[in-house]
Amino acid sequence: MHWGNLGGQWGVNRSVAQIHALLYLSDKPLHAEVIAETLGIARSNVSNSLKELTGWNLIRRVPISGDRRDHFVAETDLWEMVTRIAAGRKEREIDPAIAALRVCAAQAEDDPAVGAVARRRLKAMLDFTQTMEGWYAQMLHVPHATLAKLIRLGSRIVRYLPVKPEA
Amino acid sequence: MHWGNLGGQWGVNRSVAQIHALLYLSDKPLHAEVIAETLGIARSNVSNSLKELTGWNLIRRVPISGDRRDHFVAETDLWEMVTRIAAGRKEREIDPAIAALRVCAAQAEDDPAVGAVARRRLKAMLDFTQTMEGWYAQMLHVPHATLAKLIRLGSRIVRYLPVKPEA
DNA sequence: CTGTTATGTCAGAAATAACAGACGTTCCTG
DNA sequence: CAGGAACGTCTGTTATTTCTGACATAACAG
Repeated sequence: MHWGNLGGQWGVNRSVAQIHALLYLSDKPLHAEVIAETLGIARSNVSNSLKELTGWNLIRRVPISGDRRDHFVAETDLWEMVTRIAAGRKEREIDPAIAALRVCAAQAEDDPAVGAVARRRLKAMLDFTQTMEGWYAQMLHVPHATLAKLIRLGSRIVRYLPVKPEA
Repeated sequence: MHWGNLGGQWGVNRSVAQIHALLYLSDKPLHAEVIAETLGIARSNVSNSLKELTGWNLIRRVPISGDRRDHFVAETDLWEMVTRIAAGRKEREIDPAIAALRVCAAQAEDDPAVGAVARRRLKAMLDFTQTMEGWYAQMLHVPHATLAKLIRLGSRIVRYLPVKPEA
């Protein structure tokens, strides 16, 4: 239930988040009808939600021999889970946003009606976003175990920095 | 406009995001009425949105001498901006979620009706979340300039780590 | 081929969120 | 103290999202 509500605040609808939570906690693959009655929502809703979760790569179909129904399991590795969510959000939202920002910044460059300050801020935003995007792209290729170590290091990471790297 | 739409997908309503964008690009403090007519929305809506943005610490009131109206400016340092957004989201959403998760995990511990797998997964989720929370808390105290260096390093950071840090 | 079971699709109902306009309050001015 | 200006709040309306139930399609069994 909590997972469902939380989802709502992040632009994921409640049913989708609830189904995800249910599958995450389930020790065996579930099919649509069981999910629908467990959560008390319509099967059609489950069907659509499962499709969305599949689109995010957070669940996958598993065949159960002797049962025609589609069964689903959730990815249970949490690092993998956040990686996939991040990948989805980036692709659907961040990338188009950067593209739009690039267009804005370029147009502002030529438009005398746009003040110097606005131009500068657009540029700053674009630079920042692109820096973050680059960081993300690189971190994506770091193995999860290494990432976990980095995270656990916390701010002690700073100690290992070369002194004043490239000023 | 783009900023506004993007906001919608992240649980921030359009007006709020649009006003934020407008203030971010403006070179001078603006008051409610100017914002309302610029964006074509009702002043009451602007009033509420300004309150919300203030609650997130993304804008602040600045007094203009000889003018009774409240004028607002946005935080323009992008590092500061993301820090504040992160702080707000954590406080309002992540912290309650962790609290709920803790309760769930604790109850599951004593409840024989909860399977071993579900118990284990709840525990894993809680551990993961707490690890991330700890990391966030530490990173919060790292100066922006240092953070920026870390980000620009990207995955090259791995090179500087002591080999196999604490296994 | 026919009946059965599962899944997908769609239109409209229900719920929720966003918004505008009216009203009330406060604060300032003369 | 009266008048005016800015701001906040509240209520009803509009728009959007979410969800459901009915129907359509596909896969399979006998």
